[in-house]
Amino acid sequence: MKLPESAEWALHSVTALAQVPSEAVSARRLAEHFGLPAPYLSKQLALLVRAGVLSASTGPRGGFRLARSASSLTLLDVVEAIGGSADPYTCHEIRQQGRGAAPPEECIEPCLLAQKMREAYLAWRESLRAVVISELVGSLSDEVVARTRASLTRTAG
Amino acid sequence: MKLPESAEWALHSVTALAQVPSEAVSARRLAEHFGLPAPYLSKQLALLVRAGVLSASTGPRGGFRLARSASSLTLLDVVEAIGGSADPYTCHEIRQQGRGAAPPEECIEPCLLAQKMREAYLAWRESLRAVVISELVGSLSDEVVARTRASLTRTAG
DNA sequence: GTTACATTACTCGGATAGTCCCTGTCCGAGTGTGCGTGG
DNA sequence: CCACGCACACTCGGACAGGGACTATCCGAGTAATGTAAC
Repeated sequence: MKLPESAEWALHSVTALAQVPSEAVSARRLAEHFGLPAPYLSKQLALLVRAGVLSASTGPRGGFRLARSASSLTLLDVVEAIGGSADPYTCHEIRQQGRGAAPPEECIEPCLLAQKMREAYLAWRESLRAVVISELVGSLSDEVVARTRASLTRTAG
Repeated sequence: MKLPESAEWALHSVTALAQVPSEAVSARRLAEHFGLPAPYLSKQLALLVRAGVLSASTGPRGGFRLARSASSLTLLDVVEAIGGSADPYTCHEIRQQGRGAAPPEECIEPCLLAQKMREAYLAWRESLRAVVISELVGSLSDEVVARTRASLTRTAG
């Protein structure tokens, strides 16, 4: 089980944008801030826009900013936007295949294994949903926030 | 985030073997029972042996059986054996890279994002650890268990 | 009847190709800004 | 001084190759049961 590395980029980008609510930040500037390849980061940010986490604006002084308040965004929103939201376990109903196939009337409700795996997945989701971006940013020291703003703000390029 | 399809095979195989404690079941017979490709299933069963979940015996009347009692095996043991145990989120310390790099003295403890993602992962693990194989098998109807035994037992091939 | 042994058939385990998703890259369409010009 | 229009430079969004993991497959080494033959 593996989450794409871009999930880390998306999470850091969102928390960084939450520290700069005044102006939009371009993908290129974010990439320079984190030392990441700009074009691929753009693709991930586009996914966040499509999911309603970020809003994009084109042209000069354009870029990305939070589409909603940081207090209404959770880690789950970001992970879902990247595509890591699918249940890692998918039941292929192999109990209905092969020599030991179960008759369909026994398979009305999902098999126990799928149920238990899904419960674990839901526990993971709820744990992520409990973390709000604003709380995360609020626990950062002023020094860290100041450095982030200095690196991302257009005037201090 | 995706768990390999072989995880499903491993989980079903372990629960099936837990229903046939009397004799060893070969990979070929398990594959026929579930309608799966036998060679690849063998590879997954070998992983379970290496992890100490199953024990293998060669030669005629050989095959696989549980290495420990079904009451001491959990879903987490099986998933770990397949290789789905790694934390899906890996922190690459991008906070120390790029223009906004944080000085090393600020990075003694892992970043908040990695901590929160790890907490969610641990919640997932604990949810899987709480499911014991023997309980799962015990909740099956006698009819289902009888069919499984009939399909896997050597005498009724 | 018992025992030792060679045969035999069956088992697992590791080494070998094919396919899909993630990573990384590029270029084109669209737009808000800023400046120059005219009134 | 102000309004207007234009050129510009900057932005995002989608289309195009490369690599690694999962899926699928094959064959060889090893072993326990078994039938046989000798004692």
